[in-house]
Amino acid sequence: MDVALLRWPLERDRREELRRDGQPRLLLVEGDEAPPTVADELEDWIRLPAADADVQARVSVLAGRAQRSEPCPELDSDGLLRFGGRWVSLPPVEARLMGALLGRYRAVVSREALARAGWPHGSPGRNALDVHMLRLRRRVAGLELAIRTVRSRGYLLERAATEAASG
Amino acid sequence: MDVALLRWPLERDRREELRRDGQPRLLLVEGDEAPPTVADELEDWIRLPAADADVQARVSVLAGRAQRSEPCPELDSDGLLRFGGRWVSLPPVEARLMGALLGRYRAVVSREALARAGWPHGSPGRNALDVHMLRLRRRVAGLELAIRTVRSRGYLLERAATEAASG
DNA sequence: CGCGACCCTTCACGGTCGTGCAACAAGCGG
DNA sequence: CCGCTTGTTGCACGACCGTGAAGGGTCGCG
Repeated sequence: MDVALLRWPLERDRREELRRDGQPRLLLVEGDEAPPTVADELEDWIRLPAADADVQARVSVLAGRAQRSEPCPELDSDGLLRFGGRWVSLPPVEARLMGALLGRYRAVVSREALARAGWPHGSPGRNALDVHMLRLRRRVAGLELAIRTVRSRGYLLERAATEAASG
Repeated sequence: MDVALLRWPLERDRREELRRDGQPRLLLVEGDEAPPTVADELEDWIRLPAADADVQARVSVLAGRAQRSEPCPELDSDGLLRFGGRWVSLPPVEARLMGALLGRYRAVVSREALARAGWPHGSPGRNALDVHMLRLRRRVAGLELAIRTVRSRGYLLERAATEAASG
């Protein structure tokens, strides 16, 4: 993932936008402006003028963190779903559904696949899946995760912040 | 926790020592030295000469991170549970239960495991564990620790402050 | 355009079962 | 006697999970 370079405080809005999207960013602080408060671990800043090597050093640290901090949420064997330092406990059916979603994180999982994952020994009525997806949705919202519907195709799991320009 | 300031590359050895101890540290890079490779998230650097405000900004970010990386409570052989400078005394059964919880700090411990830990020679009736967990809960609340229920799976111990999106 | 078929979301309900909690009783030491 | 620890009972509450039904989009067809 690329590290965004932007001028501070000129591009204040863009910084906010990048932060919401979880993008790593290096703020180039102009002249004698006060240094910004670092919003999260994917943000850093450097005062201009600065040597290229110095900028590169900070960029590569941010890139490394972004690489590491990206990985998908984790579901442990006790049904705890952990993400971003927080966690929720998932009841059995929802834990199995989440397992299927995590197996294809950020890609579409069909209803059939979800039904097989949730009820290995034959699924109940058709509505059961819908209702469980609703409940799962509400649970993972607290972790800033979102389950998106892909009409007539299935569902996918991703970070809540990123707003897909979907279709 | 204080953030250590040290000169780079002059105090190279001290930096290594601090890193091993998990102490936060800010490297002050002299003249035209190459910026160091950041060892972990508790390390940062700034090129001299630098404004006081700039140094302060980086120091406070490091201090914040250090605050967030947390220690684990300790239970000594006399049944004293220590955490965050305070302590409580635990009666025998509850001390054994706490031992099991500490063995898997922040992860789920099943009811069966707790029962075995609390009553090595066979457990009493069905509700004894529930009631003891209740009493343990109230004792450790004073240390800002919380025992969370994970329905149908067990219990886990964590800091009370961290508001998991729990359920 | 209206109409219906589909797909999906959301709510409300009831059955079942795990857990929280107050209260009580027994044992033990000071 | 009092206070602390421990075990027990009984009930209330809420989580979990399936079901039915209302409602809103979207699509194709006449």
